[in-house]
Order: sequence, then structure tokens, then C-alpha cells
Amino acid sequence: MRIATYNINGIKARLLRLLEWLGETTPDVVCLQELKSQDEGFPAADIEAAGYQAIWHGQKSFNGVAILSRAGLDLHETQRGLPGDPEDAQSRYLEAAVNGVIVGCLYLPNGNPQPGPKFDYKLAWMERLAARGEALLACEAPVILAGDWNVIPTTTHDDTFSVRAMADDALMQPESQAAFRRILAQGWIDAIRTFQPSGPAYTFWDYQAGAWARDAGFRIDHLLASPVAADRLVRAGIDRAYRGREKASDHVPVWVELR
DNA sequence: ATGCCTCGCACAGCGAGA
Repeated sequence: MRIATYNINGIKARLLRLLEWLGETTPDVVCLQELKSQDEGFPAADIEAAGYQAIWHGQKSFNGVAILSRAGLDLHETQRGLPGDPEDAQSRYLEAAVNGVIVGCLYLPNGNPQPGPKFDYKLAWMERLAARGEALLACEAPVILAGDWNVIPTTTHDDTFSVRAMADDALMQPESQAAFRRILAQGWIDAIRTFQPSGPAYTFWDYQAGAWARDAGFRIDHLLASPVAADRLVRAGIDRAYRGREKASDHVPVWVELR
């Protein structure tokens, strides 16, 4: 079973690119982030015509997450919204079981500018995610936590084109990295790094300043596998070339394959 | 030091992204 995550930066603006990628790579399960659409605007009919069923959690203008799975797989929602704060109205978390594999689809807050309330929200959200992660690890089922984590895991060229350029960014602050490490320390495996332990493995390139052309990217889209899922991990990859297409998202798809 | 580019909203230019 191949499970992918893709921050598409607007599902309406990106629909043709999304359908193209689905057709070309035929993932079994897809976690989408940044729908930037209300529930009513989700292109369910187009997704279905492409051979996928879907659940989605939208929001006007911002955020929004969805989980797609190939028609015929057993998909059912297990959680809508990240637990732990009834005041939080942002649509950033959706979770489902697909043929027995639990898939958490997350869009972690950016947190810029830091310091400030947005950074505080990011760190608080990561605490809530850690709590959810702990609960999921208590399940017997394999679990994949996939999404746009908005965290550059290490302060190295492996994860960012420029340590200096990102030094003050919320994505690379010690607090963000520590929170990410705390989640990993629960027992999760960073799937991409299992197959590519070192060297640049970027998943995002800014639209500005010719970032793609000069490979000025960073690694912020991650799939974390629970120990049970990690035992079944046979491959992981980054669909880098899609960044070069017309009207591309600023993120590219990242995926794992489970035996 | 700032903007660079893109999207959504809504119809002009701004907030947000990262």
C-alpha cells in the first residue's frame, strides 16, 4: 500500500495537477493539505471520476485537509480536527483507517512570525499532536502520520538550502525542532530518512526568487511510521519533478510504501 | 532591509503562506 502526502496549495487552483499526479503515480492513499476551500467547494465528483473516494475537512480561504483512497479500499474516518482545544477552529487534522492502516493527515501551523502568538499556537498545536501520537501508538494497528509538518528537522544542509536564511524562521527554531524530536522519541520513524539517511531531501521550494531553479528548498513534509508500520516499510520517496510543472504547488508529493 | 510569487477573496489590494 502506497501512502502519499501532498500540500497542494489550493485544491481548485491545483485540480488538474492533482488529477494528473494521481493518474501518473496511482497512490493508494493520499493526504492533502491546504485545500483553501470550504467543504461545499471540494471537487468530490472529479476525485471520484479519477477512481478515488475521499473525506475532507475544509475551511474558507485557509488550511483544509483531505484523505483520498482508491475506490474499493475500506476507508472510514477516525478523527476530525486535532483533539485538545475546543476553541481551535482551524481545519488542520483529519484521520482515517484505510484497510486497517490508520492514517493521520496533518497541516501543522507555520508559526511565523516568531516570537508571537502564531508561534505560540504552533508549539501548543504540536503538544496536542504529541498527545494524539501517544494515543495512536497505543493501537495495535500500523499508523502513518503524514503531512506538512512545517518543521525543518535539522539545522543542516540536508534539510535546508541555507541555515543562515532560515535562522530566524519559525520552521527551524530550536523549540519547533525539539517538539518534533519529542514526537519522534515516542517511537515514530521518519520514513524518508530511513531510505535516505543523509543528503538534501527537500520537499518545498518557494515561488519567489527562483528558489526551484537554484534548488533553494527545504524538507518540511514528512511521513512518520509507527513501529508496527515501520516493520512493513519497503520504500519511500519524494516526487521532486512535479515542482517543475506548470502551475505547480510549492510543495511536492512525498510517499511511503508498506508491504 | 525589503520584495521576490501564488492563492483566495472579490474586484483592489491585502493577508497568509514559508
